[in-house]
Amino acid sequence: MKTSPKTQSQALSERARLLLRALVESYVRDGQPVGSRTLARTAGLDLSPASIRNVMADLEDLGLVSSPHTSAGRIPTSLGYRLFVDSLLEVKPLDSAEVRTLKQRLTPDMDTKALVESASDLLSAITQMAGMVRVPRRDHAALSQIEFLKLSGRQVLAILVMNKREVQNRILELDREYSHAELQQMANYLNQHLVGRDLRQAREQILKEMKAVREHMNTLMLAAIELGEKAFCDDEGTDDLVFAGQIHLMDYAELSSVEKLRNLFEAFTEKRQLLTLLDNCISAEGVQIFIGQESGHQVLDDCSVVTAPYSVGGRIVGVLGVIGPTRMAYERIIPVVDITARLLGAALNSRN
Amino acid sequence: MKTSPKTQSQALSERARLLLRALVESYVRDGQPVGSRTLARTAGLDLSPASIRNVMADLEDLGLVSSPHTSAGRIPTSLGYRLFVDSLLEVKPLDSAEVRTLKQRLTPDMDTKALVESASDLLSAITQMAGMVRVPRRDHAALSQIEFLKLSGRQVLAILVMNKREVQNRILELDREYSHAELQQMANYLNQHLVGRDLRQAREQILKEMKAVREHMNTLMLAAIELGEKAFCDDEGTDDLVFAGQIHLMDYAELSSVEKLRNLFEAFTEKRQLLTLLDNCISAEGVQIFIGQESGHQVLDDCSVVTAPYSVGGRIVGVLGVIGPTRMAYERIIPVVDITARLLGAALNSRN
DNA sequence: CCTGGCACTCGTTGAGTGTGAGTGCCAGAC
DNA sequence: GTCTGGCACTCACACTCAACGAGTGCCAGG
Repeated sequence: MKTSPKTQSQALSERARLLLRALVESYVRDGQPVGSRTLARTAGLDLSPASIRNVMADLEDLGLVSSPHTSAGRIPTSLGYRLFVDSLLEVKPLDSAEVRTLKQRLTPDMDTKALVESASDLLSAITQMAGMVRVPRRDHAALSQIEFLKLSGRQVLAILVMNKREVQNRILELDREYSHAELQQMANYLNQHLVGRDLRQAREQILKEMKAVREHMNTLMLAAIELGEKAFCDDEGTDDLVFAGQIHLMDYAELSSVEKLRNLFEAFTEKRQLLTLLDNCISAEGVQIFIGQESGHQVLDDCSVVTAPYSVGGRIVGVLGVIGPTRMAYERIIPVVDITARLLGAALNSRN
Repeated sequence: MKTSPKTQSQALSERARLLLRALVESYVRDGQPVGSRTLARTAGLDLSPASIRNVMADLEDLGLVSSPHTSAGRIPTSLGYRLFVDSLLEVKPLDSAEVRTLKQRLTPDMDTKALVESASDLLSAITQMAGMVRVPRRDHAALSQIEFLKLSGRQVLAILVMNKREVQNRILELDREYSHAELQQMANYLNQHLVGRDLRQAREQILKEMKAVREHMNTLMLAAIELGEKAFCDDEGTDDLVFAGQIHLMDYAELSSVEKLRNLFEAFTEKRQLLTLLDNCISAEGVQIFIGQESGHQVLDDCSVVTAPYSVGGRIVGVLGVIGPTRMAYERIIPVVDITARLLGAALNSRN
């Protein structure tokens, strides 16, 4: 591998950086491999195409660009995009009209489901790519009320109110029939002991009490505890992922083989792969970007994923993001995802 | 247009019918235009290709088949499929293994949402096409219980239990704060007067009472009525449509232009067109089939839709169906849709 | 170190050609 | 009359071939 000693030693010359940047910008705009002539015109460097060709050869040796075939221009590789995103890109501030729409559509008076769906819709509408939102984790939501309602026979409806607003229902099958009064008493008992705690804490508390007081307590309280345990245990529904605008992906030439689209849409229905990808982002704070193969999932080889976590009360509760072709306008997408995450968090937060 | 006088007068000769049937079957199986030679071999009619060509010319004049170009075989037109479906097709009884799966996956212990999703999944899995289910109308569901739960300040959570099993929540914003006791009283009043009626009847009843007793009634009852009115009014969520297995449509050659797929998937996210189509089927009883343009929606020009309504307690509450290419194995699909509708209805019915 | 020039590569386009599947029609057989 | 073999014809598809053009790599001279 012969590379000029220069590029090897001092990483990348200023000129090379400028050209790479111009190349990425041009390719992202037009979707066509970029030749030395075009680059000479657009980069503003006053160099001849021939000189530019030399630099391009270096960039190619470094694995930052590649040519689809001998007589085509160059296109950025994943590595090239990565370098561009990490150190060449200038993030554009978001269009104020877009910020306005975002604020209008993410207001505290909406319920969680509506907010999540709206965020997903907005992401896809603004970016013209697929938007997705990991629904907020509920295990830190504070229990504000618990009630039991007798249905028929041994069936009881448990109603959990979280954060004073969100309601969850669970139908429980009990070991015997309880009267209205008994259920009322049990609810009172649980409310006294658990209100204000989050679901996890509530469960722990319940388990503790179960052990501690098993003997010197009347059976009704014991039943109440068991009932609470049942009501809290099943945590389903919380690990869901909401998509919007997958159709947009059909409009990008680089994805438009039916084969690729099929795999992508399969991933959207499967959800599993994308869930694990997003769940890895929940720890890292701020915008994260996966370019091409970086995501580690084959389906996404031709795609980039831009994500950002959102938080309520300073605690990260979910992640959102967009999926599009690697050839995307990162400088525009990044702030969109960033702001959307902030606004979604804010809306969720200021609802209490 | 010269057509042999015979075919004109007696509609369609037995021979022509046999050949059309063989042609449709062969085309559905292989997806290739069918030539006279193949037809001579498969139709079991002991005729030479030349004779068959004569019949085919007649069929083409009648608009039942057409050739994509001069030197290709014939393929059925929508009209051809229509004739086939109406009078040539022999419905296959459903594979017993499939019936078993259907029964196992549509059991009365599932809640409405799970049943609907399961039915949709099953339709798509068995047919290898897209399945859809119109969620059951709720306006005939009998109200079994209504409760109010005080949240914070003027916010009240209304809980409606329908059919002893299904739970609906609504958060209401009231004009003033009510005490627990007051809410309890109001709930009692409403329960006394409304339990057993369906939502529509309940609303009517409420409106009647509002007029009748406005004066000689204590204000609390009046408030209760108003509260009930609020709780019943918003009927959202009920006109929804659940899809499954849209991906399968990507596997059919006749739909595999990205353009067509895009339009189809747009219709799936839009839902509106399909909703109107399905809502038209809710009156007709039994399996309905829309072949190609018959649906009246351009997106579905290359598709056929097979639907069947399902009912609970003898009353039709929804419609389900599949979407696939016009070239589908109708004799197999029709019973699948039919049985699935029956089993879904049965499962919903025997839950009480 | 830059640049003009030149040979070269390779995808794309369009024209030309052969092949095969299938047709329509006609004349003769049953 | 009805059926059928035969024949000329059509047309999509695959293939080849040449021209074209965009772009490259490399070299020699400023």
